[in-house]
Amino acid sequence: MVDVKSGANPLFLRDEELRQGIELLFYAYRDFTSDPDAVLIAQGFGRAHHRTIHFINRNTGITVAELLGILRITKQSLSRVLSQLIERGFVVQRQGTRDRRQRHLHLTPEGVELERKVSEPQRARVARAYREAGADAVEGYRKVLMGLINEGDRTAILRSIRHG
Amino acid sequence: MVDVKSGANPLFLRDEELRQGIELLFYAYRDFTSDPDAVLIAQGFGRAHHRTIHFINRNTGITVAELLGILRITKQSLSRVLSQLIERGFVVQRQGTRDRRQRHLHLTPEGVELERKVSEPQRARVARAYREAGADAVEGYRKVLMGLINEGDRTAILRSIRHG
DNA sequence: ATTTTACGTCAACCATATTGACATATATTG
DNA sequence: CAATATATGTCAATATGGTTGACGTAAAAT
Repeated sequence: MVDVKSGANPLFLRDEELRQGIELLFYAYRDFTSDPDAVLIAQGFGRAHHRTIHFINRNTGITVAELLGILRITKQSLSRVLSQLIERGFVVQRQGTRDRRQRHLHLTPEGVELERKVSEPQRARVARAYREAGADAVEGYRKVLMGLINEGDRTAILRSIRHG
Repeated sequence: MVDVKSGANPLFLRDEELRQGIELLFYAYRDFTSDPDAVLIAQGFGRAHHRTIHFINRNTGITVAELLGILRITKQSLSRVLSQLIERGFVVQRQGTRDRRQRHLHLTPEGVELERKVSEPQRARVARAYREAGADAVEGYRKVLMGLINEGDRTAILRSIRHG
C-alpha cells in the first residue's frame, strides 16, 4: 500500500511509516477538535468546557478526582471551567453518600443538551469516516489507538467504554 | 466485537460506537503528546516548538505560509516560536530564489538532532502500537484517520506523506 | 486523637493562541 | 510604469487554559 522507498533501507521505511502514523494523528486531531468550536464560542465556552461535559456525560456521577485523572490537569485548572459550568446551570454536584467528601458530577438536562449540540459535528465526522473506511478498518483504528494509550490506563478505558 | 446493548436500540448503539471512537482519539492523543514533554521542557521549549520542527523536518524548505496552513495558527503565533528556534540555531531561513519574498525553512544539523531526540519516544510508542495491532489494523487506522481529516486537505497530506 | 484524603480557593505566572494595525519588500497586473 | 496584491515581519492588547505553591475545611481512615 504505502510502499515508499521500499527495497532500499528497511530502517528508513520503518521510520517513515512511524512518522506517517504520527502525522495522521496530528491532522485528524486538529480537524476533529475544530468541529465544536463554533457552537462553543457562541456559548462563551472553550474546548476545556467541551471535554469536561463530555466526560461527565460519559461517566455520570464521576467524582472530581476521577475527572482530574482523565483530563490530566490540575484541580485549579479544572476549577475554573467547572465552576463556570455549574454557575450557568449545565452541571450539578451531589455530595457522596458513602463518602461525603466526594462531589459527584452530573449534567443537568441543559448540560446534556449542550453536550449533544456541541459534539454533534464531531460525531458526524467520525460517522462519515467510519462509513467510508468500513468495519474492518474501524476495528483496526480502535486497536491501534488503544495500543497508543498508556498501558496502565487501558483497562479502565475499556471498562468505561463498555458501559459508557 | 464491541457489542454494547446490541439488539435494543440501533440508534443508541450507533451513537455509543461513535462516542467510543471520539474518546479513543482523545486518550491516544493525550498520551501521545505527553511523550516529548520531558525532552522539550529540558530544552526550554514547548509543544509548539516540537510541531514546528517536526513539520520543517518533514517538509524541508517549506515556506512560512505553508507552515501556517498546516499548523492552523496565525503568523503572530508562529513568529514567537520560530524566532526562538532560529535564534537558538535549530532553524534557518533562506530567501526564495524564484520568489524572493518567501522564506524557506530548514533545520540545521542541530535542529535535525533535536527533532529526532524529541520525537523518539513518540515513534517508539507508535512502533509498539503497530507491532501489537498488526499490519491489517495499521491499515485500518490509517484509513479512518485519513477519513477524519478535512476532505480538502487529504490529497495534500497524502502527497506530503508519500515522499515525506 | 491524629493523620490522611477530597475538595476548594487565592494568587502569581506561563505558554500559546487570538485580533488588529501597520511596515517592507517583492511580485503581479492593468 | 503605476497601482495593487502578496509574503513576511512586528508591535500591542487580550484570551484561554494550563502550571506551581500555599492554605483551609470537612470527612474518612488509622
